[in-house]
Amino acid sequence: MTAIDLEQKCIDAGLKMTAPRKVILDILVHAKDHPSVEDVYERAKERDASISMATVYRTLGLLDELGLVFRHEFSDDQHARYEVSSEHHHHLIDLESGKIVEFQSQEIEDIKLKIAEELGYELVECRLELYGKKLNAK
Amino acid sequence: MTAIDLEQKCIDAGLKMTAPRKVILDILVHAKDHPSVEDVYERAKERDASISMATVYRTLGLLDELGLVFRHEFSDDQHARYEVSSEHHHHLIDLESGKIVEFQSQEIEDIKLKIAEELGYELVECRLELYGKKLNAK
DNA sequence: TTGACTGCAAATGCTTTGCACCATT
DNA sequence: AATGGTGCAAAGCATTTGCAGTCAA
Repeated sequence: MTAIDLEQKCIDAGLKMTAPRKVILDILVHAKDHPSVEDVYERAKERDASISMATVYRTLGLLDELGLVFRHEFSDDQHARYEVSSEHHHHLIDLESGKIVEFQSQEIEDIKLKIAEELGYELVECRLELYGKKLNAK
Repeated sequence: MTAIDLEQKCIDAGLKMTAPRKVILDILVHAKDHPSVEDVYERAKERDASISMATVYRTLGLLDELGLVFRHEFSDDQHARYEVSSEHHHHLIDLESGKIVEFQSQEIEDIKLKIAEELGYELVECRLELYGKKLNAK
């Protein structure tokens, strides 16, 4: 997903494409990590010092509502972390370094659907996070 | 697990068994839901009006550190929710009623261990939450 | 006795909001 | 022109903490 794609989705959703939003969208699309609101704010200020924290919060909130970003709250730290919605995946958090590894698993997808159905529910969403320590770290 | 069991675990861990703690432990053991700090506080006040919110926070924090309770942060609401640690299980949250259904699955346990190992990690902890809507609600 | 525990109130820290001004459409 | 967006500062809220008094061991 490019920044242009994301901008278009926002426009389609009825949002005005302002300068602060363009900066924030670009930061999100290019982030290789899972930045916190504070992180996004710091990066945004480098490009436009006038951008305020409030705008970052409001923009991330809107994007989350629209489903264009995912908001994570890893039990690791206190801060919410964001990433642009793309292919469905889950996270493994390295308890020592805080590093986040993404993974997918068709097996998990199948089982969670099955479990929800067995319980009498239609699965709408799901959160799976693994927390671990690196093996034979040498 | 009875309140006595839990009290003993706290004593073994070196905690002093005070009146406020006894009340809180009893509330947790008998809770059939997943009470928030506020919930525990409200229930505690019914038995001893002098118990303070700070003590509830401190006690739940200690119990969490000792691994005697689990702290959950469902994406549903803002409040942390607690439950006494017992058999390992996961949760399905009813998006409409907020009801929480517990479930276990050996398949999930096997797969998550396998995934962690494949990624080069020793699994220490894991969070799996399903969010759904009740099927054919009639 | 004494270190741990408690209630209280103040302090924190992340997030939200009211408001007046400004920019996109 | 109209509506939605922005920065700023103040307000909110869940949670934490300093402190002096209290209590379990």
